[in-house]
Amino acid sequence: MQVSIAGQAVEAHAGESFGEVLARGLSKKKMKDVVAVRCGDRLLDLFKPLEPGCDGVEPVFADSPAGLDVIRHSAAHVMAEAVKKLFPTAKVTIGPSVENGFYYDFDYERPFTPEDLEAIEAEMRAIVAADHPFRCRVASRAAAEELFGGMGEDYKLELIRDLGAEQYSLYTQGGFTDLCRGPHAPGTGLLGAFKLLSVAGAYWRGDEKNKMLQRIYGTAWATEKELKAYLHRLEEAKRRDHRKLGVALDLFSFSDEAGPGMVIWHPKGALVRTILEDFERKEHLKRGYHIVQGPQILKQELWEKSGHYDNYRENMYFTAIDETGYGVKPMNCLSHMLIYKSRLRSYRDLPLRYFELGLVHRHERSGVLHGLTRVRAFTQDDAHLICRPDQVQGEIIGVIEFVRDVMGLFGFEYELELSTRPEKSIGSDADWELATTALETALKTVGLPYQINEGDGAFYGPKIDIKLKDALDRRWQCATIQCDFTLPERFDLVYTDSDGERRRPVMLHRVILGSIERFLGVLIEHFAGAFPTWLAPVQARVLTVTDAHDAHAGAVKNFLAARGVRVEADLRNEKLGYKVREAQVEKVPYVLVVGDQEVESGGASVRLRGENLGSRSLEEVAALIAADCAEPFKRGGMSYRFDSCASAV
RNA sequence: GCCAGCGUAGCUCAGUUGGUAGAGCAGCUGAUUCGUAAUCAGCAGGUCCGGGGUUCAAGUCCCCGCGCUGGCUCCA
Repeated sequence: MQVSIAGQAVEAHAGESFGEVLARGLSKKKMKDVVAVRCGDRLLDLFKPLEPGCDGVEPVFADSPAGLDVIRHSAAHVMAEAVKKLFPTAKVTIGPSVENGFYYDFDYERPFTPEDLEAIEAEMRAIVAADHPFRCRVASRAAAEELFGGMGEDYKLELIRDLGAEQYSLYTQGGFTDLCRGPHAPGTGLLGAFKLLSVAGAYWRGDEKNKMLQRIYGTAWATEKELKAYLHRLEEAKRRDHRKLGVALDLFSFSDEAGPGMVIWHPKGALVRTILEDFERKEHLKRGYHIVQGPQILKQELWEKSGHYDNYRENMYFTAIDETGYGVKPMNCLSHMLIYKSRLRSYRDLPLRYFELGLVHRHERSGVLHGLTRVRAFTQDDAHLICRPDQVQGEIIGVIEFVRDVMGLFGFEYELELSTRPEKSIGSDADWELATTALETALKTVGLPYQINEGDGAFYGPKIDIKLKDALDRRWQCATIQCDFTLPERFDLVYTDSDGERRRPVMLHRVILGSIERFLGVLIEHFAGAFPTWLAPVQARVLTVTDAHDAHAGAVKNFLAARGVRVEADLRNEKLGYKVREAQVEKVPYVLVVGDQEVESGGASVRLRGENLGSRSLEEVAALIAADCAEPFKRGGMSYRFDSCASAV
């Protein structure tokens, strides 16, 4: 019979494996990098015998996404083998591949130590060096139960019981056999580029009611070079850590005395925030939003009415005033609804877009707090769009375009995800259908690619999540657009339609940056602390060579400040090199040196982020900075007025 | 909240088998007047996270809190 390999016809004989056939169509060198084969949409082992139905076969190379998956999964098996060898009483559970690597969960009587990890890794290297082949066999349910039961592998028995199938595939390499769907690499010798990273706790089957297991994480790549690159990326992420940079750049701090998850903004950080918030206010007004503001605490009764008291109570802070219960707001929607209800609304009034930079408090579980990206008090750039059903789609398009513009401004790539109805949800089928269609049609209209997350919507409506990708290709959930069927119902929101009938409006919750805190945390890491000039707390610093130049430095500072530049002067009696270094470390974009020559010429010597641009007139410097500030806005077709938050003259 | 690790000066970190706390940077004072990433000297700086315990003696060992870090679960 004939098999097509990557479009090329190759003769195959009955009983041959995929690998054997493939070897005739590929060079020896290429063949070494093949870890599995793709047949249709199935991935199969190289060592499996050719299947009659498979007449078109594609090799899966180690460095392809699917190939990496196979390598990582196989590495997990090798790790389990090593652990069982070193710690025979450890019980194995599951061990899949994940983004960038793999893990395996074990149940063992004592915690694994870093020394254990080293020993496990060394054992793994020995297994890799021995290059044991992976083999697969199919066992009946009874045989599988007998095998794992005999080994005391209770977790595997539970998996078999829950899967409830009649047959199970078992993969063996060396002396280790695991219940597994496969496929696997042809041999352990292919798994050279790996490293174990950490041990962490993880609940059996992800349920916190279950026993906590020990999860060992590792990373694995097709080549040593890629492994190095990944480890380097981890280092780079550490270097950019916003928690470190926040202290180094004096932007913000956390204090035990204030409480965990409570950000304290220092002058420079608060200034960056303010600039960002000013930008948001302007953009929202431009797009037809109304800026509103509600109180920080609202009566408990109101939270009961909204359903937050029943569904979100554990995450809320409560207080009492004159024996009346109050809840600190975890969301901004309630006062926005009260504004809507403050008078009768006509169909002509809609859509109404209420925007609030709303400070919310959420009592997040202590273990989830993380720098600025997960806090207990944060400000959302929150808006609620209340509109007629026929306006939903247009509103969603408007929001997606808003997100697109803002992400472009910061140079973020992003991914869109549409989340549909979850099992536990409220609202009629018709409502869900309408809203989900509106979201999807809007996505199609804007023409951006998106993924569908089946069943991942909120219980009160479908949503679009936007995940931005930062400079290190990490994904962050920031913007989200959510349809809501409950609140208009519960608060009996209505408008009078053109025919005089009272109708129910649709409500959309949406954020663009998500939370100012998280977004700034992401921005700090994205830019490694070096904010674009329009956002930099200090845009320019004037440095004197000696105190003979103080007067000119003052003049330079005043000249720029009067033109809206956030500028300061460093007149300290220090060597120029020292002051340059300090400005550079503090990521001040423009360093303006003044010495005898500049006093003479009346200008300044410009150093932009480490690059010496030479001597310029003050007009040139001001124009340079202004253009630098406006550049990201121009790129996205947005306007920028260069006078936001200038320093005092 | 759960599992594990960690907590020493503003920051980064030393601190032997338990014997009474140290460096660099930053700060202050003085000298130095200097051209694009660190001038020199001196001074000051500590509830060794908090509270109990063991001990003649605890930064060090034990227990209980609190906080942080990495995960799990949850999420902007």
